[in-house]
Amino acid sequence: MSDVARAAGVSPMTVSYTYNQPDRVSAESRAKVQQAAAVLGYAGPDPSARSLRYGATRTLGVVLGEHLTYAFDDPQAVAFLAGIAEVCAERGCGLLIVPTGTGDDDRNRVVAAAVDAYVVWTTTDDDPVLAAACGTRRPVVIHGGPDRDGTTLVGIDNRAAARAAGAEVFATARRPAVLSFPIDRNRHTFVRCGVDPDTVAYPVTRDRLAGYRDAARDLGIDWSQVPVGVCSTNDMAEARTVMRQLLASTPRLDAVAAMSDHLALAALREAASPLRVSGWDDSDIAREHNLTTVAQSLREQGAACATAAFGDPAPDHRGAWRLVRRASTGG
Amino acid sequence: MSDVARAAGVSPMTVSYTYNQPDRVSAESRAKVQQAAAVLGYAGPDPSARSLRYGATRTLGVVLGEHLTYAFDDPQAVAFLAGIAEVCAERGCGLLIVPTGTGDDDRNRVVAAAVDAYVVWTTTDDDPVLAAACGTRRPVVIHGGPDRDGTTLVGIDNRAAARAAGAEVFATARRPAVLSFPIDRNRHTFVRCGVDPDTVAYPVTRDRLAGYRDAARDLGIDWSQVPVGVCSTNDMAEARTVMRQLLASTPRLDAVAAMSDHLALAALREAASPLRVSGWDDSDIAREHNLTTVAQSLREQGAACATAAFGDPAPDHRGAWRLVRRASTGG
DNA sequence: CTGTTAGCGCCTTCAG
DNA sequence: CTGAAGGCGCTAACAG
Repeated sequence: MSDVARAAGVSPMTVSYTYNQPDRVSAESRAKVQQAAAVLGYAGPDPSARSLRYGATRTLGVVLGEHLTYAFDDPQAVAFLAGIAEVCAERGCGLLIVPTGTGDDDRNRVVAAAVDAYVVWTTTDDDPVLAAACGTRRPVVIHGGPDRDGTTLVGIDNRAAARAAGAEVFATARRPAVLSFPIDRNRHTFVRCGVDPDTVAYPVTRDRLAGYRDAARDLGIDWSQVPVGVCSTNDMAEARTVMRQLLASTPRLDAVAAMSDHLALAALREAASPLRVSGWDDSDIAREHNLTTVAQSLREQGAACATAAFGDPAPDHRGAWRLVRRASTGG
Repeated sequence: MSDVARAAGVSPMTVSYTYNQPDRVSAESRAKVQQAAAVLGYAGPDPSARSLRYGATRTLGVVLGEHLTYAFDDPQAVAFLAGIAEVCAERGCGLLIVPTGTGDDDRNRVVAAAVDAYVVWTTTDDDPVLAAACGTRRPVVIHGGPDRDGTTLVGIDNRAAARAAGAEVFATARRPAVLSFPIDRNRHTFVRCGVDPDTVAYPVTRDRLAGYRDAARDLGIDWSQVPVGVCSTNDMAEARTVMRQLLASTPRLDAVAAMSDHLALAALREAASPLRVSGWDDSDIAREHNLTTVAQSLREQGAACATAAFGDPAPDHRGAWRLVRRASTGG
């Protein structure tokens, strides 16, 4: 900038004004500055220097979970990101995706990112990346959970939603089961009866499991007898394997409450005899296969997270879900 | 940092070393610094100041087209982004999505973003946002096109691929047509015969159109008689409308070369009589509906763009496509 | 309308 | 192993 000032025969401040408050500069000086800038190939104030000076970056950081790469394979995560992007675009703020998935270095990356606030995709209570984000003293908004002191939580009431879905899918069931997301960061795949929600590290999964248990109890079903198939990812191929294990251990299985439409479809595909099934998210899959499901808008939740991260009041999404009843639970 | 230094009873440099070269500091000093930092809530060096000092941000900028929000609705764009994210994660670099879609301000946002290089999603030759990105003197990698001096281009040979697809889909056709992406930034929807590729602003669309024309000519088909249905977006509902117009103007339409699998499926859905159809991208849709299509990996192309943007040699993707022949062109 | 001064927070260089 | 000086590029505040 000082080079430009010299070449234009003005002071650095005049150059600065030319870019930031053009009205304050005479047309003559402005032209000289612009010409000098063009000659020297100066494209405007340096963003880093500007951020340093202003004490703000006008950029929102997003942490998309342990494996950034997987996030783009999950349509729900993409919808969530789209919601964030929408708000950032409106406000002219950047959207910085912090690279995670490499292990120990993730923490440092979160600390060292030039952002004003963080939106964190749902994770476990003990996620070190989350701790790092909170430790930076920047505002942190968490989607789904966990709910930490000093952070804002955005998401639906998963327990209530799961209870409603469970009431529907388990209504006439004698041998119900659950297809679940991972219960901890190890992401083991297994089948076990009566999984205690309190032992689950992911708050969203925990709440949904608790909701299904509520529903089972409401119907007089003994939760300790309900097999839970835990899948390591939201992947149909693996879910079908887990479903086969469920069917092997529980021959007359007649109802499956699944934590995603993908998992629900896997259950349907593997089922030999009639089976009541519920999914989650009301995705295209659910519509195409007439799945009963819990509808929610990840896009709106993403937008709410971004709005909250910028310090503005965001709508409460706790009640922003509804049960969509379709043929998969008897119409 | 100087506060921490004072509290710890050391010089600022010792604090700096503690974070950047811990080995260089005695365990004692390190402990004092860490404790003081904890007390004061100091989370480490300020990223902006660090960027200013180093002259680099370790962040890659991505411009996803005129409307950022639409990008997330396009599975191909998402795959592309996933490829970029993968490379960024490996290298520990941030991925900054620059908010566009607001009009005049887009240029400034591109100039003012704190990034070391840009990856730009395919656009028109005259896109001011592209000009802005190039004007910043940062390395620019463009996906698809246009091919500008001083930038790197990553993408397949669309003309050759379209020629191959056209040869297949038009092979036995008497009344062929094309379903195209927009030809300019106005994104008008219309049907016209023999659209001249040279008048098309989007290089990718231009090349594909030219390739279809090549194929038509190879088969002795008079291009000036071939109707081209131009859709404003990659949306099935609109494509069906355009397809109806094509059918209305060309009653015995018997072949459609489409620039995406979505558009191809729209053609199939509207067709009354047997119709040869080809799509583009080899997406799930193509597999599910047995569409002949041009396969390419947007994910790999995204990764290549990112690699090139970081200044490393990236694989040449010009030949990284193949025609997948399926039942939609007669098996 | 334009210029001067000062400092945002950090780290490279060079001296202890 | 630790410290002092200087400057990365910018702009708020205050003259002129």
